[in-house]
Amino acid sequence: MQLNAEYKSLLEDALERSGLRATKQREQVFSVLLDKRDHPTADEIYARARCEMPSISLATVYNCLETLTESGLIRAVNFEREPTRYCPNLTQHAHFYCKATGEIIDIDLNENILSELKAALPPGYRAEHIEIAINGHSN
Amino acid sequence: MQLNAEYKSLLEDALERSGLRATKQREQVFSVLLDKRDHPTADEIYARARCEMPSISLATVYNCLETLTESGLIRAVNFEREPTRYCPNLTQHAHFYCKATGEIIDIDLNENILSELKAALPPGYRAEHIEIAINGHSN
DNA sequence: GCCTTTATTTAGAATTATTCTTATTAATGC
DNA sequence: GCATTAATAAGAATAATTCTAAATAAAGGC
Repeated sequence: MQLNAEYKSLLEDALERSGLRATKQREQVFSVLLDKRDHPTADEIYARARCEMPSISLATVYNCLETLTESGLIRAVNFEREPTRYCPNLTQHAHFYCKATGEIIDIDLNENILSELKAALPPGYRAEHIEIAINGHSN
Repeated sequence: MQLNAEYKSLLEDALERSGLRATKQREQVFSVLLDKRDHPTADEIYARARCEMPSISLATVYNCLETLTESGLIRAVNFEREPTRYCPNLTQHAHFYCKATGEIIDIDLNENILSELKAALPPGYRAEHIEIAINGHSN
């Protein structure tokens, strides 16, 4: 758990804004996500967090992931019916899932694509969140 | 189960191409999806199918949905961790989910948006399927 | 710094959509 | 029409996630 000062205050500020406390467990989970940005599942995050904090429970990992998501610090990513994955990349991006390797990469999106999507909505419909999941192969 | 001739042969041809049989249950499930295009869940499809075919089982509904999806006749739609929903609209489209009403509508996409998305992938990455889920509110 | 209040964590039970298993039933090809 | 093979039915099993209740830890007032 070597959360650098920048991320530590990012975490504290965001939690405080939501009226939540900055706890060691929330710090640990956030740190796991920042350390290796490979879109881990709750189980994988639990395994990694336990290396440094053996007493943390799976339920707490789920709780932390929920509060971090609600505070806008991380993002939950779903692929079909697979376990939810998490990423700390908050820029608007899509996800590419390689069927062969299981690798998941972030695809940066320019503002143009997003506004075209919003423009495709019928009048009176306002987009709040756009999830784009692309799957295929890489070589 | 009043599957018109056009859809009946569409179903039979698609199943035959996949080496599968056209059964009453598969016809029934397909018909339920065509009758009311409101993106029902497996449970809802089960309830509707039972009105006309009381002996159908939930497991069969799941099996039929899987074979219809694999045969390319219907599409599975996922919103976050919610139960999978199904739709018979095979044109490339996104889904809009209204948080207030739960309503789900299809958003037609022009080829332009899709090719821009494909162009955003790094070299060597090929898109096979693109899922776009937009949520927000309507008024 | 200590005490109270309130939030958070823990551990394990509960939930729920979905899949699996096995016996039964129904299509298909001859 | 009969044998073969696929599909269905019913219920058990699975797995990710959520819930529950008791224990613990932060935060603010004194």
